[in-house]
Amino acid sequence: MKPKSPQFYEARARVAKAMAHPSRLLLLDALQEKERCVCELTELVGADQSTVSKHLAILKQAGLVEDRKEGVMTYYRPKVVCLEGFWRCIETVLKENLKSQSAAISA
Amino acid sequence: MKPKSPQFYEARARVAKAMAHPSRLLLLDALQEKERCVCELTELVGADQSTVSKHLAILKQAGLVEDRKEGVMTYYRPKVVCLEGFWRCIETVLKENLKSQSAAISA
DNA sequence: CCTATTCATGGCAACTTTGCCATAAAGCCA
DNA sequence: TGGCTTTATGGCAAAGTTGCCATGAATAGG
Repeated sequence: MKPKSPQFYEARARVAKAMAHPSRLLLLDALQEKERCVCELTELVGADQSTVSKHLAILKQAGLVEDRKEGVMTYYRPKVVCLEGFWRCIETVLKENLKSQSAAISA
Repeated sequence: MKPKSPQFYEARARVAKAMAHPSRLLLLDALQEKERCVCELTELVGADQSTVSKHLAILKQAGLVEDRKEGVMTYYRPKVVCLEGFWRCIETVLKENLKSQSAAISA
């Protein structure tokens, strides 16, 4: 393995950290489908508007979403197509882990 | 979008959190190549052995790696193949973001 | 203009994560 | 057995994250 700089892994960690919260994963999932305003996303998440606004700022800062202002509204949309496939892969693997575990228990 | 339970996103967040640290990303990257013992990984990361051991426990708990004891050594190896492709995709997108940003600045 | 709506930000307390130290458990070998 | 190596765990202080409140800025509509 070619050794990579600490900065390299810090850059990756910034992206992973942005994903490391249930509400932000819900936001990413909701945006996958279509562009939405903060008011709609606030409704969806069920937290304070200021909390959701901060979550969105974190996702934007990580480069995972982008925004567009229209009058008094801000619409957010995904900027990255990597997430769906990643989670599909992760969930397949974790499900198989569970299966072989429970097989091992009942054996 | 079919609404998903909080538990669904918490499960995803557990995986994302495990990835959300530069040292753990370095560990995952090093293991991608081949199985390694804790002593070698400790060397690589350059932190205290107990710190590395805890990082590895977090990765194992998330289902991203598994371990195998051989005498006094513990060898860790990846359990998931989703990471390389995911990071390649993320890095491509972020690099393009940078490019269009600097184009916008110089324009 | 005044008010309502939408969104972002500062502040702060509660909680979580991190990393080192000390220490313990377990295998190896003389 | 005794000492050495390898790994895991408890403890704790420092640092980071989270969420709500209060508030501010900007637009839209009477």
